[in-house]
Amino acid sequence: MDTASSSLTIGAVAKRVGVAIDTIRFYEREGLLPEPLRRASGYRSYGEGTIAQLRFIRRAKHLGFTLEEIRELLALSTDRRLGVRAVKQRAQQRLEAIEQRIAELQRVRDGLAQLVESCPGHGAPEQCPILLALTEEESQA
Amino acid sequence: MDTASSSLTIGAVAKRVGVAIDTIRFYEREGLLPEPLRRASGYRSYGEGTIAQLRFIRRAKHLGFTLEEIRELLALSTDRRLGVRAVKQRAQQRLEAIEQRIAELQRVRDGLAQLVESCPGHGAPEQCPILLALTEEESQA
DNA sequence: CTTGACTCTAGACTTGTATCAAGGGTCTAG
DNA sequence: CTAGACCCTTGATACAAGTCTAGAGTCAAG
Repeated sequence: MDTASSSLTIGAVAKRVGVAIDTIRFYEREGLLPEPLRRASGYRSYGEGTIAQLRFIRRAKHLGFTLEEIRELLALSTDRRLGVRAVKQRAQQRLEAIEQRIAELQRVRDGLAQLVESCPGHGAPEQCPILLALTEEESQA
Repeated sequence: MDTASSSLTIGAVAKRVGVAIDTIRFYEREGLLPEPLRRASGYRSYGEGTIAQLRFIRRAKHLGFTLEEIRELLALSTDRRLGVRAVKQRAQQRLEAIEQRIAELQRVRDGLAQLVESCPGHGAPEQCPILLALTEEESQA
Protein backbone atom coordinates (compact mmCIF):
# COMPACT_ATOMS: atom_id res chain seq x y z
CA MET A 1 0.00 0.00 0.00
CA ASP A 2 2.64 2.45 -1.02
CA THR A 3 1.02 5.60 -2.28
CA ALA A 4 4.33 7.35 -2.72
CA SER A 5 5.29 8.43 -6.21
CA SER A 6 7.35 5.54 -7.33
CA SER A 7 8.82 5.85 -10.77
CA LEU A 8 6.90 4.16 -13.52
CA THR A 9 7.64 4.12 -17.21
CA ILE A 10 4.89 4.95 -19.63
CA GLY A 11 4.66 1.29 -20.58
CA ALA A 12 4.16 0.22 -16.99
CA VAL A 13 1.43 2.81 -16.51
CA ALA A 14 -0.24 1.75 -19.71
CA LYS A 15 -0.25 -1.87 -18.65
CA ARG A 16 -1.57 -1.16 -15.18
CA VAL A 17 -4.41 1.00 -16.39
CA GLY A 18 -5.11 -1.03 -19.48
CA VAL A 19 -4.71 1.73 -21.98
CA ALA A 20 -2.35 2.17 -24.92
CA ILE A 21 0.91 4.04 -24.57
CA ASP A 22 -0.07 6.30 -27.41
CA THR A 23 -3.25 7.18 -25.59
CA ILE A 24 -1.29 8.39 -22.59
CA ARG A 25 0.86 10.62 -24.73
CA PHE A 26 -2.27 11.79 -26.52
CA TYR A 27 -3.94 12.72 -23.22
CA GLU A 28 -0.83 14.60 -22.22
CA ARG A 29 -0.90 16.60 -25.44
CA GLU A 30 -4.60 17.27 -24.89
CA GLY A 31 -4.06 18.52 -21.38
CA LEU A 32 -5.85 15.70 -19.59
CA LEU A 33 -2.66 14.61 -17.94
CA PRO A 34 0.03 16.94 -16.61
CA GLU A 35 3.46 16.79 -18.16
CA PRO A 36 5.37 14.16 -16.25
CA LEU A 37 8.86 14.31 -14.88
CA ARG A 38 11.58 13.04 -17.17
CA ARG A 39 14.57 10.89 -16.55
CA ALA A 40 17.93 12.03 -17.83
CA SER A 41 17.29 9.98 -20.93
CA GLY A 42 14.08 11.81 -21.68
CA TYR A 43 11.86 8.90 -20.63
CA ARG A 44 8.65 9.97 -18.92
CA SER A 45 8.53 9.12 -15.25
CA TYR A 46 5.16 8.68 -13.59
CA GLY A 47 3.90 8.31 -10.03
CA GLU A 48 0.80 6.60 -8.68
CA GLY A 49 -1.23 9.75 -9.10
CA THR A 50 -1.18 9.28 -12.82
CA ILE A 51 -2.70 5.84 -12.47
CA ALA A 52 -5.55 7.33 -10.49
CA GLN A 53 -6.05 10.11 -12.95
CA LEU A 54 -6.11 7.76 -15.92
CA ARG A 55 -8.72 5.65 -14.16
CA PHE A 56 -10.73 8.78 -13.51
CA ILE A 57 -10.63 9.55 -17.20
CA ARG A 58 -11.61 6.02 -18.11
CA ARG A 59 -14.58 5.97 -15.78
CA ALA A 60 -15.77 9.35 -16.92
CA LYS A 61 -15.50 8.25 -20.52
CA HIS A 62 -17.54 5.22 -19.65
CA LEU A 63 -20.22 7.54 -18.28
CA GLY A 64 -20.32 9.18 -21.67
CA PHE A 65 -18.34 12.33 -20.94
CA THR A 66 -16.28 13.61 -23.84
CA LEU A 67 -12.60 14.32 -23.34
CA GLU A 68 -13.45 18.00 -23.42
CA GLU A 69 -15.89 17.55 -20.55
CA ILE A 70 -13.44 15.38 -18.68
CA ARG A 71 -10.79 18.05 -18.95
CA GLU A 72 -13.28 20.36 -17.30
CA LEU A 73 -14.20 17.85 -14.61
CA LEU A 74 -10.55 17.41 -13.78
CA ALA A 75 -10.16 21.14 -13.39
CA LEU A 76 -13.29 21.37 -11.25
CA SER A 77 -12.30 18.47 -9.08
CA THR A 78 -9.62 20.53 -7.46
CA ASP A 79 -11.62 23.72 -7.06
CA ARG A 80 -12.55 23.93 -3.41
CA ARG A 81 -15.15 26.65 -3.83
CA LEU A 82 -17.17 25.84 -6.90
CA GLY A 83 -15.89 22.39 -7.66
CA VAL A 84 -18.55 20.23 -6.13
CA ARG A 85 -21.46 22.32 -7.28
CA ALA A 86 -20.17 22.53 -10.82
CA VAL A 87 -19.33 18.85 -10.95
CA LYS A 88 -22.82 17.94 -9.87
CA GLN A 89 -24.23 20.27 -12.49
CA ARG A 90 -22.17 18.67 -15.24
CA ALA A 91 -23.20 15.24 -14.08
CA GLN A 92 -26.83 16.29 -14.22
CA GLN A 93 -26.42 17.61 -17.72
CA ARG A 94 -24.80 14.37 -18.75
CA LEU A 95 -27.65 12.47 -17.16
CA GLU A 96 -30.22 14.43 -19.09
CA ALA A 97 -28.39 13.90 -22.34
CA ILE A 98 -28.27 10.18 -21.68
CA GLU A 99 -31.97 10.08 -20.90
CA GLN A 100 -32.79 11.92 -24.09
CA ARG A 101 -30.67 9.53 -26.05
CA ILE A 102 -32.38 6.56 -24.45
CA ALA A 103 -35.80 7.96 -25.25
CA GLU A 104 -34.79 8.53 -28.83
CA LEU A 105 -33.43 5.04 -29.20
CA GLN A 106 -36.57 3.61 -27.68
CA ARG A 107 -38.69 5.36 -30.27
CA VAL A 108 -36.49 4.00 -33.01
CA ARG A 109 -36.57 0.55 -31.49
CA ASP A 110 -40.37 0.55 -31.26
CA GLY A 111 -40.71 1.54 -34.87
CA LEU A 112 -38.24 -1.02 -36.05
CA ALA A 113 -39.66 -3.78 -33.87
CA GLN A 114 -43.08 -3.23 -35.32
CA LEU A 115 -41.74 -3.46 -38.84
CA VAL A 116 -39.78 -6.61 -38.13
CA GLU A 117 -42.81 -8.21 -36.56
CA SER A 118 -45.07 -7.43 -39.45
CA CYS A 119 -42.68 -8.70 -42.09
CA PRO A 120 -43.26 -12.31 -43.09
CA GLY A 121 -39.66 -12.69 -44.21
CA HIS A 122 -40.54 -13.89 -47.67
CA GLY A 123 -42.54 -12.82 -50.69
CA ALA A 124 -42.25 -9.90 -53.02
CA PRO A 125 -40.17 -6.89 -52.09
CA GLU A 126 -43.18 -4.75 -52.94
CA GLN A 127 -45.04 -6.27 -50.02
CA CYS A 128 -42.27 -6.13 -47.43
CA PRO A 129 -43.37 -3.71 -44.73
CA ILE A 130 -39.80 -2.81 -43.95
CA LEU A 131 -39.02 -1.78 -47.48
CA LEU A 132 -42.38 -0.08 -47.76
CA ALA A 133 -41.75 1.93 -44.65
CA LEU A 134 -38.43 3.04 -46.00
CA THR A 135 -39.90 3.99 -49.35
CA GLU A 136 -43.29 5.38 -48.44
CA GLU A 137 -44.33 9.00 -48.61
CA GLU A 138 -44.24 11.05 -45.47
CA SER A 139 -47.99 11.43 -45.06
CA GLN A 140 -48.82 8.39 -42.97
CA ALA A 141 -46.61 7.15 -40.20
CA MET B 1 -49.39 12.16 -59.37
CA ASP B 2 -46.92 12.13 -62.15
CA THR B 3 -44.43 9.35 -61.47
CA ALA B 4 -42.64 9.88 -64.74
CA SER B 5 -39.02 10.88 -64.60
CA SER B 6 -39.22 14.58 -64.91
CA SER B 7 -35.92 16.32 -65.08
CA LEU B 8 -34.69 17.76 -61.82
CA THR B 9 -31.44 19.51 -61.14
CA ILE B 10 -29.39 18.45 -58.18
CA GLY B 11 -30.40 21.62 -56.37
CA ALA B 12 -34.09 20.91 -56.83
CA VAL B 13 -33.66 17.37 -55.56
CA ALA B 14 -31.70 18.63 -52.59
CA LYS B 15 -34.39 21.12 -51.71
CA ARG B 16 -37.24 18.64 -52.06
CA VAL B 17 -35.57 16.02 -49.91
CA GLY B 18 -34.04 18.45 -47.50
CA VAL B 19 -30.47 17.37 -47.91
CA ALA B 20 -27.38 19.23 -49.06
CA ILE B 21 -26.24 19.15 -52.66
CA ASP B 22 -22.86 17.94 -51.55
CA THR B 23 -24.48 15.06 -49.76
CA ILE B 24 -26.16 13.91 -52.95
CA ARG B 25 -22.88 13.91 -54.84
CA PHE B 26 -21.27 12.17 -51.90
CA TYR B 27 -23.90 9.42 -51.95
CA GLU B 28 -23.34 9.01 -55.64
CA ARG B 29 -19.60 8.56 -55.11
CA GLU B 30 -20.34 6.10 -52.33
CA GLY B 31 -22.62 4.04 -54.51
CA LEU B 32 -25.83 4.79 -52.64
CA LEU B 33 -27.28 6.56 -55.61
CA PRO B 34 -26.85 5.49 -59.23
CA GLU B 35 -25.05 7.80 -61.58
CA PRO B 36 -27.70 10.08 -63.01
CA LEU B 37 -28.24 11.10 -66.59
CA ARG B 38 -26.47 14.23 -67.67
CA ARG B 39 -27.57 17.13 -69.73
CA ALA B 40 -25.38 18.26 -72.59
CA SER B 41 -23.84 20.76 -70.21
CA GLY B 42 -22.81 18.03 -67.80
CA TYR B 43 -25.49 18.95 -65.25
CA ARG B 44 -26.93 15.95 -63.43
CA SER B 45 -30.52 15.23 -64.36
CA TYR B 46 -32.70 13.36 -61.88
CA GLY B 47 -36.12 11.76 -61.92
CA GLU B 48 -38.62 11.17 -59.15
CA GLY B 49 -37.03 7.84 -58.32
CA THR B 50 -34.06 9.63 -56.87
CA ILE B 51 -36.28 11.52 -54.49
CA ALA B 52 -37.71 8.23 -53.24
CA GLN B 53 -34.29 6.69 -52.91
CA LEU B 54 -32.93 9.61 -50.96
CA ARG B 55 -35.88 9.42 -48.62
CA PHE B 56 -35.21 5.72 -48.21
CA ILE B 57 -31.65 6.52 -47.22
CA ARG B 58 -32.76 9.19 -44.82
CA ARG B 59 -35.25 6.93 -43.08
CA ALA B 60 -32.80 4.08 -42.85
CA LYS B 61 -30.20 6.40 -41.40
CA HIS B 62 -32.76 7.51 -38.88
CA LEU B 63 -33.24 3.88 -37.88
CA GLY B 64 -29.55 3.74 -37.15
CA PHE B 65 -28.32 1.93 -40.23
CA THR B 66 -24.87 2.98 -41.39
CA LEU B 67 -24.39 4.03 -44.98
CA GLU B 68 -22.65 0.73 -45.56
CA GLU B 69 -25.70 -1.16 -44.35
CA ILE B 70 -27.98 1.06 -46.35
CA ARG B 71 -26.04 0.31 -49.49
CA GLU B 72 -26.69 -3.34 -48.78
CA LEU B 73 -30.38 -2.77 -48.05
CA LEU B 74 -30.72 -0.96 -51.34
CA ALA B 75 -29.17 -3.87 -53.17
CA LEU B 76 -31.37 -6.35 -51.32
CA SER B 77 -34.50 -4.34 -51.91
CA THR B 78 -34.43 -5.24 -55.55
CA ASP B 79 -33.54 -8.90 -55.14
CA ARG B 80 -36.72 -10.85 -55.76
CA ARG B 81 -35.43 -14.13 -54.35
CA LEU B 82 -33.55 -13.33 -51.19
CA GLY B 83 -34.41 -9.72 -50.76
CA VAL B 84 -37.19 -9.84 -48.25
CA ARG B 85 -35.66 -12.51 -46.07
CA ALA B 86 -32.30 -10.77 -45.99
CA VAL B 87 -33.85 -7.38 -45.36
CA LYS B 88 -35.75 -8.73 -42.41
CA GLN B 89 -32.59 -10.29 -41.08
CA ARG B 90 -30.69 -7.03 -41.29
CA ALA B 91 -33.53 -5.22 -39.60
CA GLN B 92 -33.47 -7.77 -36.80
CA GLN B 93 -29.74 -7.35 -36.36
CA ARG B 94 -30.20 -3.61 -36.21
CA LEU B 95 -32.94 -4.06 -33.66
CA GLU B 96 -30.75 -6.19 -31.46
CA ALA B 97 -27.92 -3.69 -31.67
CA ILE B 98 -30.28 -0.90 -30.67
CA GLU B 99 -31.59 -2.89 -27.74
CA GLN B 100 -28.10 -3.60 -26.53
CA ARG B 101 -27.23 0.04 -26.79
CA ILE B 102 -30.34 0.99 -24.84
CA ALA B 103 -29.51 -1.50 -22.10
CA GLU B 104 -25.99 -0.18 -21.88
CA LEU B 105 -27.15 3.40 -21.67
CA GLN B 106 -29.66 2.45 -19.00
CA ARG B 107 -26.91 0.95 -16.88
CA VAL B 108 -24.87 4.10 -17.28
CA ARG B 109 -27.88 6.25 -16.50
CA ASP B 110 -28.68 4.34 -13.34
CA GLY B 111 -25.14 4.66 -12.08
CA LEU B 112 -24.97 8.32 -12.85
CA ALA B 113 -28.42 9.05 -11.43
CA GLN B 114 -27.45 7.47 -8.16
CA LEU B 115 -24.32 9.57 -7.96
CA VAL B 116 -26.14 12.77 -8.76
CA GLU B 117 -28.73 12.01 -6.13
CA SER B 118 -26.23 11.32 -3.42
CA CYS B 119 -24.18 14.44 -4.07
CA PRO B 120 -25.17 17.39 -1.91
CA GLY B 121 -23.79 19.85 -4.45
CA HIS B 122 -21.56 21.61 -1.98
CA GLY B 123 -18.77 20.87 0.45
CA ALA B 124 -15.31 19.51 0.00
CA PRO B 125 -14.28 17.80 -3.22
CA GLU B 126 -13.01 14.92 -1.13
CA GLN B 127 -16.57 14.19 -0.03
CA CYS B 128 -18.27 14.50 -3.40
CA PRO B 129 -19.60 11.06 -4.32
CA ILE B 130 -19.28 11.81 -8.00
CA LEU B 131 -15.62 12.64 -7.76
CA LEU B 132 -15.09 9.74 -5.40
CA ALA B 133 -16.71 7.34 -7.81
CA LEU B 134 -14.48 8.57 -10.57
CA THR B 135 -11.38 8.25 -8.44
CA GLU B 136 -12.06 5.16 -6.40
CA GLU B 137 -10.35 1.82 -6.77
CA GLU B 138 -12.07 -0.85 -8.81
CA SER B 139 -12.95 -3.15 -5.90
CA GLN B 140 -16.48 -1.98 -5.14
CA ALA B 141 -18.94 -1.03 -7.82
C1' DC C 1 28.96 -6.11 -25.35
C1' DT C 2 25.07 -7.62 -27.60
C1' DT C 3 20.34 -8.43 -28.07
C1' DG C 4 15.72 -7.48 -27.64
C1' DA C 5 12.38 -4.80 -25.42
C1' DC C 6 11.39 -0.36 -24.42
C1' DT C 7 11.03 4.77 -25.28
C1' DC C 8 11.51 9.29 -27.78
C1' DT C 9 9.61 12.83 -31.43
C1' DA C 10 7.10 14.50 -35.33
C1' DG C 11 3.81 13.80 -38.11
C1' DA C 12 0.62 10.97 -41.01
C1' DC C 13 -3.32 8.02 -40.92
C1' DT C 14 -7.91 5.97 -39.42
C1' DT C 15 -13.36 5.85 -39.39
C1' DG C 16 -17.87 7.77 -40.73
C1' DT C 17 -20.31 11.26 -42.70
C1' DA C 18 -20.18 14.66 -44.73
C1' DT C 19 -18.90 19.95 -45.83
C1' DC C 20 -16.11 23.45 -48.02
C1' DA C 21 -13.08 25.88 -51.33
C1' DA C 22 -11.11 27.12 -55.66
C1' DG C 23 -11.60 27.93 -60.22
C1' DG C 24 -14.21 27.38 -63.67
C1' DG C 25 -18.71 26.65 -66.99
C1' DT C 26 -24.07 27.22 -67.62
C1' DC C 27 -28.73 28.84 -67.32
C1' DT C 28 -32.39 32.18 -66.94
C1' DA C 29 -34.80 36.56 -66.10
C1' DG C 30 -34.87 41.09 -67.42
C1' DC D 1 -26.28 40.76 -73.26
C1' DT D 2 -25.52 40.59 -68.57
C1' DA D 3 -26.02 39.68 -63.65
C1' DG D 4 -26.81 36.47 -60.47
C1' DA D 5 -27.95 31.94 -59.35
C1' DC D 6 -26.82 27.58 -60.33
C1' DC D 7 -23.74 23.64 -61.54
C1' DC D 8 -19.16 21.13 -62.59
C1' DT D 9 -14.63 18.71 -60.77
C1' DT D 10 -10.89 17.85 -57.70
C1' DG D 11 -9.11 17.86 -53.59
C1' DA D 12 -8.91 19.64 -48.79
C1' DT D 13 -11.03 19.98 -44.35
C1' DA D 14 -13.82 18.86 -40.33
C1' DC D 15 -14.92 16.15 -35.83
C1' DA D 16 -13.43 12.61 -31.87
C1' DA D 17 -10.44 9.92 -30.08
C1' DG D 18 -7.06 7.82 -30.90
C1' DT D 19 -3.47 4.60 -33.73
C1' DC D 20 0.53 3.93 -36.41
C1' DT D 21 5.06 4.85 -38.66
C1' DA D 22 9.90 5.98 -39.22
C1' DG D 23 14.07 6.66 -37.50
C1' DA D 24 16.69 7.22 -33.59
C1' DG D 25 18.08 6.67 -28.71
C1' DT D 26 18.00 3.82 -24.02
C1' DC D 27 17.69 0.09 -20.75
C1' DA D 28 18.29 -4.53 -18.54
C1' DA D 29 19.73 -9.25 -18.81
C1' DG D 30 22.96 -12.70 -20.06
